[in-house]
Amino acid sequence: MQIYNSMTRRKETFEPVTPGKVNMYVCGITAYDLCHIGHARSAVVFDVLARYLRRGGFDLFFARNFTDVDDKIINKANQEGISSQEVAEKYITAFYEDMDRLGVLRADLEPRATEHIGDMIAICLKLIESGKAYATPSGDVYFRVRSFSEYGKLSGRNIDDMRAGARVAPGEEKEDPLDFALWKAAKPGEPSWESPWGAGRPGWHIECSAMSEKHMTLPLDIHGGGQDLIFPHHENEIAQSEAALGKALSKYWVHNGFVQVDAEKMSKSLGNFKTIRDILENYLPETLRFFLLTRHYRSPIDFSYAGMDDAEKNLKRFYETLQQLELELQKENWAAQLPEKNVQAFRAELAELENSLKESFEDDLNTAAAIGHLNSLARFGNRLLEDKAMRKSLSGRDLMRAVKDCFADWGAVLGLFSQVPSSFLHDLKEQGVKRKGIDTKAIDGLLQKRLEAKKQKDFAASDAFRAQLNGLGVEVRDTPSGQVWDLL
RNA sequence: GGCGGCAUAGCCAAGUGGUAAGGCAGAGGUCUGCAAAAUCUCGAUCUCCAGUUCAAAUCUGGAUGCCGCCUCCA
Repeated sequence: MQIYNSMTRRKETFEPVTPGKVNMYVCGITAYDLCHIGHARSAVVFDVLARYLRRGGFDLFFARNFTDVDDKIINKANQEGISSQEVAEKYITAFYEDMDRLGVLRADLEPRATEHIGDMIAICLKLIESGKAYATPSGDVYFRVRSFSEYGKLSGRNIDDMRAGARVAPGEEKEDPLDFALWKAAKPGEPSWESPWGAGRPGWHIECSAMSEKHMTLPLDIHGGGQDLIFPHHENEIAQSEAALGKALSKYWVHNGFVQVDAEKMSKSLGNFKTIRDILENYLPETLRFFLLTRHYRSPIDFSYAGMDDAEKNLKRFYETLQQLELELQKENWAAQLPEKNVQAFRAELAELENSLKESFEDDLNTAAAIGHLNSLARFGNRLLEDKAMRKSLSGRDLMRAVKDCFADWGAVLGLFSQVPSSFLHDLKEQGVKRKGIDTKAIDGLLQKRLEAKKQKDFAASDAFRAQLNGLGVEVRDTPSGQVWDLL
C-alpha cells in the first residue's frame, strides 16, 4: 500500500523492514483526564490501520503506550488529593471504557512509563557516556541537542530558526536552551525513583524510546501519533533513540490530523473541548466512529453536531440496507439462475466496487473514499432488492450474499456495520427519542387512532393523525407488517 | 519571526495531468389510498491572477483567506 511518511513528506510504498512483519508503535494518552474526540480520532485511525494491515496478511505487532507519570498527572493528583498512580489508573480505566465503546481493539502491548524506569535510566546513562547528554548538579539530565546533527529532520526545523531562547525557565541548568530533559530531579511531594543522579522521574520523551527499544526490534516500521506530536515529542524521541542506538527509530512516521471545533483546535481555554462521553450522551458510538472515518485521516476534521447528524443519517441508511438484505436472504425458495447475460453487468459492477474499495485503502488508508464506495455498494444492494427477477432467483441471492459479505469484509476493517441491523436501528431510535424528548405514549395513542381510521378507510382522518404525529417529530411508515414509526 | 497545511456544489467531503466519488439538504419521476423508505433523473469547471502543457481542480509563481506547529497537547 501507499502510505504518507511524515519524514519524507511523500506517499511511499509500504515495505516493512522484515517482509511480512510489521512493528507499529503509536503514542497513546497521558492519563490525567477523560479522552476527548481528538484522542478518539487518533485511536480509531490507528485501529483501522492495524486492522487493514492484518487483513493484508501482515504479522502485526502493535504497541500503544500509556504515560502514567507526568506534570499534569501530578497536578491532578494534588487537586484531587489522591496519588498520581491513582489518577493514572482512573483515567486508563476510563480510556478503555471509551475505546471499547468505539470499537477500538486493544493493542498487543500497552506498556506504561512507570514500568520502564530502569530502561529509561539505562538510555540516559548510555547517552551521557557518549557525550550526547549531561547531568546537572541538581540531578536533571538533559539531551545535548546540538550533538545530534539531524535534529529537526522530522519537523523540518532548523535549530537556528527555533525561538527557544525564551524556553529556559528560571533555575534550569541547561547548557543550551534547545536541550530537553531526559530525567528530572524530584521535587518534594512528587513521585520519584532512585537513579544515579538522585531521586527523580523521567522526562516525557524518553519513555517511548525506552519502551519501543525494549519490546520491539528497531527500526520500527511505523511510528504513529497525532500531528501535534511531531514537534517536539517525536523529534526528541528520534534524537534520543538514534543517538543512543546509531540507527533509525522508525521507517515510516504516520500522523493523524486534528479534530477541530469551529475551525479551531479544541482546547480547554477556548471552551470548545468535547470529551468522547459528551458526544456519546447523544449519539451512538458507531456514529462517532463513522463520522471520524468519513474524512481522510491526515485532514483536519471540523467537529459539529450537524456533521454528526449527517453521519447518523448515512449510517442509518447502511443499516437499513443491510437489514433488508438480511431479511431477503432468509427466504428459502429461490427460482433458477438467470441467464448469464442478465447477470453479467451486475457482477461486473460489483467487482468494480470491490476493487475500488481495495484501492481506497491501498491509497494511504483513504477511508473517506472507501465509505463513498460503500454507499455505492448500498445502492447496488438496494437495486438488487428492487429488481423482481433478481430478488427471486438464485442469481440475485448470490449477488445479495456477495454484497453482504463485502460489507462484512470492509466493515471489519473500518470497525463498522458489525452490529445486528435490527438492534442497531432499535438503539438508534431509542437514542433519538431520548435526545429529542419524544413522548412515546402520546405517539402510541395517535398511532392507535390512526390505525382505527385506516381500518375504516377514513383516509382524511388517518392523514390528520399523521400530521399530528409529524408535529411531534415523528413519521409513520406503512409496511406490509403494519405501521412503523420513526423520527422525522 | 521560522516551518507546515488547507481553500472543490446550499452544507460535509473524495479526487496530484486527460474534461469532477459519495453523503446530507433540494427539485422532478417510479412505487404508495396519501406518505415514508428505496430507486431513477437533475445540480459545481474546482478562491483569484499569471504561467508550464496538446491537455490542470490536479504542476509552477504570485495574491487573498483560513488553520496548525514553534510551550503541555491525539
